[in-house]
Amino acid sequence: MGRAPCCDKNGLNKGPWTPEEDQKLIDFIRKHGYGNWRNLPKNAGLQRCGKSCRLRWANYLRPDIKRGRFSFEEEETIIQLHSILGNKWSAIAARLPGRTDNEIKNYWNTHIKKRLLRMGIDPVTHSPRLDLLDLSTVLTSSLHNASHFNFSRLLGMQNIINPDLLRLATSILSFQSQNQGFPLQKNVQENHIFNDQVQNQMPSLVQPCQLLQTPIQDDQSQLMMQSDSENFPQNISLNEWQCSGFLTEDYVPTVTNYDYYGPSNQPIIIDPSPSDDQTSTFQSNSCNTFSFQSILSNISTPSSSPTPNSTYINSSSTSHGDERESYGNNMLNFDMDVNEFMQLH
DNA sequence: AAGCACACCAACCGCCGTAGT
DNA sequence: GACTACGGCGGTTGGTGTGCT
Repeated sequence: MGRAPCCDKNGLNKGPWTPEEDQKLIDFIRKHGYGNWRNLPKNAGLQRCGKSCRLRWANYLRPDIKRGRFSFEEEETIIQLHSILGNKWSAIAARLPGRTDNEIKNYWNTHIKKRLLRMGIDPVTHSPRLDLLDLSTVLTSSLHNASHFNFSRLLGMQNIINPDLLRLATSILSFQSQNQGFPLQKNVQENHIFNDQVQNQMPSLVQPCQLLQTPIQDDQSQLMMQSDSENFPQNISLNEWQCSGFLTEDYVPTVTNYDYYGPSNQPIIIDPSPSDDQTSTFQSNSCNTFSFQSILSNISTPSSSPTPNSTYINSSSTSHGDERESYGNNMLNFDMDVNEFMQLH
């Protein structure tokens, strides 16, 4: 025999809360506190399920909830934490005072996720999306018949293709040629598995975020170097790809380099040239060198977002003229370049 | 003005780990 | 130990508002 049911769902209210219901819940919790959600509705005179009361309190009525737009700092923090924690909204919310997991989840799904996609960044892995160019298909087929793959043709497209993407593609290709069967990254878990494989196969490359001079010696990479030794890294390694720029400082959101708030008239892609900048402490989830200090500093930064609203608000504070949406627009330019590339070939 | 499409978000749904019976 | 509710969490839905044609 188990516990008695928490509530008889028959006859209970559902849907949006009324101001009267909110007031009852607030008054009751002010007097008695919360804790036993099962009995709370009955004691508070509410025709609601305890679960519904808990959600309403946690997501809306709590006095310490910060409402209004997410500040720039908050958004950066969310992106960084999501790259580490994934969809652990409660864990992310715990690091954003005044924000609820539901609010963060909604904001992620409606704003951040779309922006990352527009920028060609996979919102799950926080890595660049090769499928934008469908290069994965090109590269995969090339691996099966590498001798027929026209590198020079691909390299000749630098004026059309985003150079970062092209460089990433070539680096992947060079790695794949050394590690046949290596799957393109699909999700974080696979990435971890992949890292294990890398550590096993290339122990000299596992020092996080350290540029290692490991020459590529296979035919493909030699061909690549011959084709354009100036514009492409001659000793690109997976470690370099993951930790020193291709996936992190260039593409993955960082405090210092994730320049998607940049001037709208500037290219959104950041200069991919190798940087010795050691101030960027954030790395992808594949590199366990993330500094939480940056996040903590962000959290401690007072938000600039306004916090109006009453306790009963079903009206949206949405501003459809979100000027920050524009920072992904440059990616559209890139999309157009991709289309041109596809038409040409 | 009407109709449609899209964006936003509060609330619900279902699952899971924990704990009471 | 088995059963089952509770509390919490993440995913999804549906109502509402806004913009465009």
